Amino acid sequence: MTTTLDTSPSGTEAVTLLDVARVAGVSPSTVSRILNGTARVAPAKREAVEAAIAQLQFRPNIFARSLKTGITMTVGVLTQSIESQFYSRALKGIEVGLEASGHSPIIVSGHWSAETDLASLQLLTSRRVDGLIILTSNISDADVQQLARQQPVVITERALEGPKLRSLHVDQKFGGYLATQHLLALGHTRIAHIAGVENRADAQDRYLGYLQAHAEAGVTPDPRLLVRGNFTDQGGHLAALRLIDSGVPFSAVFCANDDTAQGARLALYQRGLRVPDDVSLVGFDDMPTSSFMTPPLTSVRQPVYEVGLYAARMLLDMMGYPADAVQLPPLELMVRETTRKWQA
Amino acid sequence: MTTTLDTSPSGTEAVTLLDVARVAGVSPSTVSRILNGTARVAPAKREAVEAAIAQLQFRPNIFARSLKTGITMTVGVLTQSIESQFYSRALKGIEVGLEASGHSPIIVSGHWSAETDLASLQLLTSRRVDGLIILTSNISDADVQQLARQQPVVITERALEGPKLRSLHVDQKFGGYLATQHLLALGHTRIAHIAGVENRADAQDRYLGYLQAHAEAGVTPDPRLLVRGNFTDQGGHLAALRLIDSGVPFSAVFCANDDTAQGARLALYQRGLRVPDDVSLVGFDDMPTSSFMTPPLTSVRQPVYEVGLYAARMLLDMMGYPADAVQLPPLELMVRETTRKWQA
DNA sequence: CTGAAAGCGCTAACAT
DNA sequence: ATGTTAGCGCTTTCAG
Repeated sequence: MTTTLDTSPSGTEAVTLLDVARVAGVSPSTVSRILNGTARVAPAKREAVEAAIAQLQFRPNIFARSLKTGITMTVGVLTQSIESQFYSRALKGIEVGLEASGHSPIIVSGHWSAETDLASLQLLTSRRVDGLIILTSNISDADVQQLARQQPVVITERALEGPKLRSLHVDQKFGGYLATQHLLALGHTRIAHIAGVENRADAQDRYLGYLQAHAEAGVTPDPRLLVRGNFTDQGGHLAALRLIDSGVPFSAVFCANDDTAQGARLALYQRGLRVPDDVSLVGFDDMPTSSFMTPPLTSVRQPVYEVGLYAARMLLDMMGYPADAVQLPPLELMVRETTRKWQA
Repeated sequence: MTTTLDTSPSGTEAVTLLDVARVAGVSPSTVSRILNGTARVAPAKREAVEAAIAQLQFRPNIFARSLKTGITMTVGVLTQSIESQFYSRALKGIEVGLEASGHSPIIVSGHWSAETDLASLQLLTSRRVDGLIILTSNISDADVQQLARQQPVVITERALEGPKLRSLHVDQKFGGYLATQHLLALGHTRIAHIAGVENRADAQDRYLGYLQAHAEAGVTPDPRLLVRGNFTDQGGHLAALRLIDSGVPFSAVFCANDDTAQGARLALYQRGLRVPDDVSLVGFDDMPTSSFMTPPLTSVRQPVYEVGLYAARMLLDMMGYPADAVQLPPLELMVRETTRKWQA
């Protein structure tokens, strides 16, 4: 099937539903009914209308419709940073999840700041979106709850529920546990951690998992092995440099995310430390490019795309397009080539 | 300054301009005039209206406005793939470029196919966007021209002009030239090229630059050194493997983009070839993460973000928000650590 | 400088 | 099953 752009005479717009009604010899309501499937109409009229629509190349004005119905067929999405692979994968999931329903996402990016996040959200609500998806923002629970009074919202990475509020959470602590436990099992006992952004729950949880794995294995992590990163390659690079240059010995690094791991990997290289021969490295997120790192990165796979997809579904569900309940796939450790057995 | 979400009684929406007029004791038209700065009004009334707006927390219904004015305050953006770092950077530029004007981008992604691109575009126009930005799509020039009759469009990576049509082009061939010339200058004579997607002008142009540099240097490239990639890390990986395993000798690889280079770098590693000791590697695009590759990648910097930014400005300009004419920064070779002198 | 009034294009009672 | 009609919330002549 070949789609073509109409080769209509020119940009002479403005054919309305009324025109269609006139040409088809029916009333406007009939046209409307056919358009929306609101009621049954006689086959003959239906055909006439469809012919008229085709002939006139009529396309309903969704603004007029929205004005009347109050439904905008848009959902707002707040993302932390449209530039990060992580969020754009989630965005993709949202796009796909929304596809069938005919809703369009309108995406704004906050900038890791509560102030601008709130402003972005305000832009979205001023556009009267039918629903809101908030990807891990900095705004307060109270504000989220407030927002959820105006329209359904789904938010990730925190547990918040309400009549028009759902949340989607994956167990970050478990991920941190998985990563660290893997390293421990390989015989590492001096495992450094490059943490994520301070005060972010996901960053904190991953660290907690690191602690838990240690506790279970009965090894006490050296506190000097904990350095702060910020979820970026740059931050990871700096942190790893600091760590190496501190002289505190370690044989493995668990990074708060893959970007951090990539930065750390470069730092190791620059200081002449081989991966995985001298140091084992594990990341978090398992971004698509991580399997193409050199060497391919061992990482905790997070179902980012699915989070987006399911967030969209949950939202649609609240908006009255019932969807099956969904279960997020669990976190999973993807063992690749940056980790190896250690004997001191 | 602290922004707060209103703590209004509840989700009792629906305060209209009429309510404001009533409370302020003026006519609706006066309120409208103040909202839009359409005419001068007496200071007293202005204050009364502003007070009423604040008190009622009035927010104009943009759908009603759009219905009346025909202006939707949205611009459509068609991107090839929202997941690629390349496009999301451009998207970011667009977002920033649009910011001040109050227009919101609505983004759809095509999928590297003419069919779906066209469908996505149709979604956009059915939303009656005020303008369109097309990032390098597969749709035909004729269709683009057709589209430009309905609303202003700016398109990247091809030269197309018209009353409501502008294009933004960066000289890809020159980029290919730059990369190859650098390698030649280092003494390499057996330079492989992992090309981009077939039939894409940018991929072709980069290859043409490769050829031109060779011609100028008086060296004839071995045709067996040209292998096809597809702009992805996976494609680059496969192509490089094929190249290495073919046994045809080479000392350098120019990759059609950074993703390809990342894949190639992994292949080299897997075959025991060191970068840059045994093989020099250069990429194209200079994505932010490329400077964190191990080792940091030499790459042709393309002003992707600026392309987005300027595209937005050009569009706004056509839409009647005059902007300064803009000049794209030129391509630039970022020499890092994957390239090195060669003596056979 | 300000108000009255007429719609923008569509949907949804309410009739028939 | 289909038509009539009254708006949705805003902007914008047109008077005054």
